[in-house]
Amino acid sequence: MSDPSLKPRRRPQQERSRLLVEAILDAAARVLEQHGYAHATTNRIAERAGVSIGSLYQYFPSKDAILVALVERHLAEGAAVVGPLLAGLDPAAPLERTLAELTGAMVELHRHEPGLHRVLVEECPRPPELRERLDGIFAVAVAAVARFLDAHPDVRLADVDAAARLAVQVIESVTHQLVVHDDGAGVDRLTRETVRMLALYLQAPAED
Amino acid sequence: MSDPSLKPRRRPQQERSRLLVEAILDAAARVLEQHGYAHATTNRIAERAGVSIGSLYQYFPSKDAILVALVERHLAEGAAVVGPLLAGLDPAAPLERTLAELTGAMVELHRHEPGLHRVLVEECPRPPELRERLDGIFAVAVAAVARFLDAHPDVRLADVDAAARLAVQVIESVTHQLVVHDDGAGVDRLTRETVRMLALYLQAPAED
Amino acid sequence: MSDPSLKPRRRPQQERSRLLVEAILDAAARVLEQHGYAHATTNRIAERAGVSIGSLYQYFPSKDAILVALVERHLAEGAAVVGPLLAGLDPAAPLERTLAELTGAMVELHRHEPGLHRVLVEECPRPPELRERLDGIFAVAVAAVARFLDAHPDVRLADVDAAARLAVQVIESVTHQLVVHDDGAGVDRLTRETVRMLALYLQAPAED
Amino acid sequence: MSDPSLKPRRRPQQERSRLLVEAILDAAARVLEQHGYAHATTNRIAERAGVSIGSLYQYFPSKDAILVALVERHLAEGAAVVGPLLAGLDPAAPLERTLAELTGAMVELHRHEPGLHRVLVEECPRPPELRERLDGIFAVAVAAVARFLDAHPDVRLADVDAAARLAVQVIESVTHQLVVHDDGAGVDRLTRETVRMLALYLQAPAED
DNA sequence: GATGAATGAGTATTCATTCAT
DNA sequence: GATGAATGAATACTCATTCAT
Repeated sequence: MSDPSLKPRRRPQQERSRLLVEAILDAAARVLEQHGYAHATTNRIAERAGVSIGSLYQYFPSKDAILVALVERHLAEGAAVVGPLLAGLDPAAPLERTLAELTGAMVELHRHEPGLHRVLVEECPRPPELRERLDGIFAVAVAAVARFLDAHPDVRLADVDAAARLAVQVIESVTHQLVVHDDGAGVDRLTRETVRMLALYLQAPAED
Repeated sequence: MSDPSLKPRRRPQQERSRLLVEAILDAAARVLEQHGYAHATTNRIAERAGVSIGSLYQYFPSKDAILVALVERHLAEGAAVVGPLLAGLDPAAPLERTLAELTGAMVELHRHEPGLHRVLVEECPRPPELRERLDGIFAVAVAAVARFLDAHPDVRLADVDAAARLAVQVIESVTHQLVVHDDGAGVDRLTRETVRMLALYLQAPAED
Repeated sequence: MSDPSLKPRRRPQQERSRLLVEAILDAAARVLEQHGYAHATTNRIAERAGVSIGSLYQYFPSKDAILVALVERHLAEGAAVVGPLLAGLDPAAPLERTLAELTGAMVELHRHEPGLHRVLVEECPRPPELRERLDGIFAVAVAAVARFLDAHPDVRLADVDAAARLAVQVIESVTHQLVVHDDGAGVDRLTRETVRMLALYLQAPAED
Repeated sequence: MSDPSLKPRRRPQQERSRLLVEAILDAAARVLEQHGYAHATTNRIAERAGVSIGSLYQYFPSKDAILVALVERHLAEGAAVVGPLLAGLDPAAPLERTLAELTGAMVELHRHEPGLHRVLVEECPRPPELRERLDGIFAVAVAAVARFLDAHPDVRLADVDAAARLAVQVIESVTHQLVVHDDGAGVDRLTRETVRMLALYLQAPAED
């Protein structure tokens, strides 16, 4: 029951098409960054991509479909980096190092194109479909972290699920916040403190 | 040099006017919640408020001015609750209790109108003015918390400023996240864990 | 279950509005006549009506809605002329005179704006709604004529219903044909012959 | 001075080409029937024909050229059936039988693909060229019928030309009407009555 | 000849904002 | 002050047609 006007029109299977789609998404990213969602017109995006407006609509049935695809691409990039990390979470490794890796990866992921991310996060309409997608990813990450914590010898938490959820959310929120308030200097300091905080919390002796 | 088109046109000094402004803001809240920012038209808001579009523009010079006023109202509510708490932070009080109070107050604040807050947080363009305003409030809160931590006997942090910033941000982000993903049951659990995490972190022995 | 995008948006109850709607319909008629359906753009119609495009859309939700309204107006004019005639069909009156009156009225009705009628008849999409409306009018006319024939002393037809249907259709088709092929000269001659033909047919002695 | 963009681009002399043209016309017929003229896009027609849009334009220089060709095909079918009938009109034959043959042939011709004919008759723009073509055919038919009536012993009309024109038009209009309002049962009855009416009219004693 | 990706002029429609009443 | 009809710039999107492969 997903809105067909948000799905890409044709799977770009040929190399040529894939390049076109990429060009459109790149252009969309830059136009969004510059003009904000409201003034990011489809014609402007097409022009920026060096593509006719007609071609744009050959691949995307609507403006919002471009947006969704852009977010999807961002998510895919994220999955490519964080996915393996989550899959390879090793309970034998020191907790703090693992946390540092996860957090570092996330921060790295958002360091490029902070302006775009701001627009994506703050201004773009989120069709329910996209919202579910985001929630799904969140849930997957929480599950992986929970499993990891469960198996980790240094972790003695009463409520592992809540802890996992909190950890994932803290990492995500700190990451986004850093993007938006990119006062440069603070990034490393804040990243380090975040990791320390999570490590302390997750390794704390169980409450009695 | 603040944009005049974002300020309410007249201080509603007369009772009647104040009611009108409230009615418009209430209507805007409900329309935003239902239709999202992009489809929240001024005409719809006026209609919902039982006010002519002309009257609406008597009080608000632009659509975004309504948005800003709505956020301001939310901030004012927050300031009324959290402001005194921040002003009265007592280094003699147990750290965890203080954190619980702050977090609890924030959660309480967002429990009403979660749908509205989602739109406000996720979809609404933030005019620079509003962004500064939000940043300002954030800075004030961070400063107050930093002062509190500095004076608190149980706190032995190397980087109090970073810690304060992290603490404030975690509270804010958890709060908003809870609002957006209101799966009811988890709220209390997650709130408690958040407080515990912060307490552990802030009271941790200094690194050497 | 009628398509809302084809109905006028607001009943023009105030004099001012009625004039506006009339102006738009007049403009639409002239633009259709000049440019044909395909090139009759809403902007052109609005401009011709001396009205902003926004105002046009305040009264008509879509281009086709204007078209439908135009046809409706034509039908209303027709009803105003032919309706009383049908209602007042007098079986005591000479058959041929009655037929002449009906045919004459129809011809008269189409003599103005033949160009418009050509476009309306030949080029315009007919939403099912409009088609039903036309069929309904046709049926009403047939019923009235059938009643008239039934009661007329000079009529001795075996199949009055078929005859009525044929008569109405012949009058309508001749009328439209005359409009389209307006070679001027022929109109009166053809009208007269049509009446004669129908009179002969309807008054013919019954078949045995 | 006929518009070159309305003529088929190449006489399909090769078998393969002729099949392609036929396939396109068949597809056009079905698409027109389903979607109406306005929404019958060339791409849809090509797709339905199992032909690339490029190939379609190899045979037809424009969308309207397809339409014209489609009507031409219909006219050719008609000419094949009605042409011989008109050519062989025999003044020695009973008038009513001749009329029945003509009418019957026309009805038969339109019984297939009524939906297509509706669109063709009601919604399709008629380029001047096509209009002339239709008028020409009409004129030829009228001339043949006039000659026939002139020579027929039972016909004593004062204005044979007007009568011929009326007769041809009545047959054509009844035919089309029957197609559009195909309530099945009525077809035969109405056909018979039409023939009877025309016979009575054409054989009527001259007015003095 | 066939293909179908690419083109881009052209159009319907929306919605923030104004202003005559 | 209140009203809501009028405004029109701005924009998403279509579809007949071309042309490189």
